[in-house]
Amino acid sequence: MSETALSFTPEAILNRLRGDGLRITPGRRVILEVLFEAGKPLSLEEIKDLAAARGSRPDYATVFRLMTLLERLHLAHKVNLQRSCSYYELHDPKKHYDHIVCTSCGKVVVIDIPCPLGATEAHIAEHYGFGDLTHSLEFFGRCPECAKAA
Amino acid sequence: MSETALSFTPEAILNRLRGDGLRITPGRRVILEVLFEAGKPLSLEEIKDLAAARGSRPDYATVFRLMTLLERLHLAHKVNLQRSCSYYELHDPKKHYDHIVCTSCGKVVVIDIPCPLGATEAHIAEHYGFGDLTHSLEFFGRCPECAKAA
DNA sequence: ATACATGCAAACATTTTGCTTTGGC
DNA sequence: GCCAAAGCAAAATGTTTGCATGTAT
Repeated sequence: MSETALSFTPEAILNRLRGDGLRITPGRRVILEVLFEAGKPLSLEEIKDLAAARGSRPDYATVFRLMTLLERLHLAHKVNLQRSCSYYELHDPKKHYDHIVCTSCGKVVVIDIPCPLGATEAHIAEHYGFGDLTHSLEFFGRCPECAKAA
Repeated sequence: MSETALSFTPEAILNRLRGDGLRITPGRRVILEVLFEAGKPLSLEEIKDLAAARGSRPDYATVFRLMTLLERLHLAHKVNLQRSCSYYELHDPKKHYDHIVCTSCGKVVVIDIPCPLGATEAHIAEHYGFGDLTHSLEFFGRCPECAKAA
């Protein structure tokens, strides 16, 4: 498990880019580190600011283009947090990404559970005829801290 | 049960608004009919156009404000179809709304199955401490027609 | 040297607001 | 008549693109 986890690192992603004839730059390395260490979805603005805190100063468009590129390569994806902008996180093809969002403080937690929708996807394939299914699943509720405060 | 199903109609929603001191207008009635009969999520633009096709000509802002109002009253909600704008549908509190989106032609189907996430929500409450859970679930795949065409 | 990556600014799309007029009650 | 709703226009927000310059390979 830890070996699998370690194979999907910023360096590994950079190497994958190089394999496609794309380039490794210091700015890209920082952005990937930021995403990797955050462990939760980040907005383009947040990525930019966190990179800045590490001494890189990527333009917003640069962050946008890198995330768009990673998305196209299936190395990252957008997450719908029902806010006014998009959030992104790295996407290890071996992992499953569902989220819980606190409706009170906005905290986001990535849920680490086996996907509970296998049977449902089979049902959909059979009854609705849709194939090649993926899904996007977000839970919204009140986190323990906010529950206590209220 | 059929009474229950029929209780969530455009007229019923309008009456609910009146109960809150808000007003029933011909334009609102048309928009609600459009949403009710579509039976799938619509963008603000689509709502506006479909209303126009019925002789009403609501301003975009009018549609926006009505949908925002309905959202606040929990009579409608936004759906994330992973597109550049928001989609809305009426929300009968007695029903469950999950969706399948065709990644090829964009067709959207509302899935009519019992929610498969009850056990998961219990698990989340227990292991992550989040309460008052709701969720948003969309499936993406290829519809039968697009599969045939390919 | 050759592309790809970046920064900057501008264009775009969508959402949201302010204000005046209209119209439901 | 009072106050909410609608229409219109402008502002605000977030996303995307064009182009000149910088830089990895």
